[in-house]
Amino acid sequence: MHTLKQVSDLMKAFGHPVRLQILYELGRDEACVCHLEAVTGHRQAYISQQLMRLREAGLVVDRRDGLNVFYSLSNTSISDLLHAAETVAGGVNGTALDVAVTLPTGREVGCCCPKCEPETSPYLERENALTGVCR
Amino acid sequence: MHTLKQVSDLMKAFGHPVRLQILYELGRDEACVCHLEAVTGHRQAYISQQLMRLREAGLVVDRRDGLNVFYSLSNTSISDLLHAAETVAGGVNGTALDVAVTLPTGREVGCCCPKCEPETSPYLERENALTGVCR
DNA sequence: AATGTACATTCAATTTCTTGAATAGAAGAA
DNA sequence: TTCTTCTATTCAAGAAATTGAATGTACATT
Repeated sequence: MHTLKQVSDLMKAFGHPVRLQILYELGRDEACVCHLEAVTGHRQAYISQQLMRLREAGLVVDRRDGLNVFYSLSNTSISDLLHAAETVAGGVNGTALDVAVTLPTGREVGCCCPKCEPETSPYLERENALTGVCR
Repeated sequence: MHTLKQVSDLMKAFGHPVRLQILYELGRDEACVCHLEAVTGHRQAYISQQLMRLREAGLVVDRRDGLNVFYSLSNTSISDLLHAAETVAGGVNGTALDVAVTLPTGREVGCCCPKCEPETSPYLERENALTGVCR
């Protein structure tokens, strides 16, 4: 009776499309906030809000590196849960593998963090910025 | 972007302790409403409300047998998802196997449906009613 | 110290979820 | 048909989640 609430609280954290997208992205590699900003197309404060929820649920951990804060999944079993959810969703509505196709599959979007653009300093001009997210 | 909403809607259906308990119970065997009433300790209308949500999410299917309506999981992969969720919840808060222990493990609670008490008709007196749920 | 960059937090308005109460519907027995 | 049993639905009030806007904080450069 106690753990039912624990599990349901966990599932609630997954029950949001943007949070799901963040978790999928982090399932591929750790990412800074500005990267998630670029990938999801949402404003920074909004992403930070969702990351706060994911942090409170214990699903992500953060690590600061200079100006950037890099987030990653707290546990590899989280990706297993996501995969199981896709299977159920596929079975429920019949579009079995459509989930994996539509979900983010490659890092075609990038930001100006040292991870995405290791050669540029934040204080140099960057005419090759991919998204314009970084200021 | 479309399927992210599908998966998150699915997870929302799991994000409720009573709905989770119902799904766990149905994971062991199909059950009528009055049985779920007995197991969860909630009123009939409340259980029907949660079953409606689960039905809309495509997680359960129903089958009428006389006065009783028996619900069951629409797919076996749903139990896999529940198990994956337990694993994540266990990893998150460190009480790994506590979930499975606390969750309903045996049918010590029964109701008056023909499945729980095959020998009694609904219209015969039943001094051996287990829970008093059935009227 | 002053400024700029990346990120976090708070607040409030809106929307959605939850849940108790009442009622309605379906099917069997008499 | 009438009554009983089991289940479904509707409604409304309260609780919680969502999200835009504004602001606050940490760190780096100069």
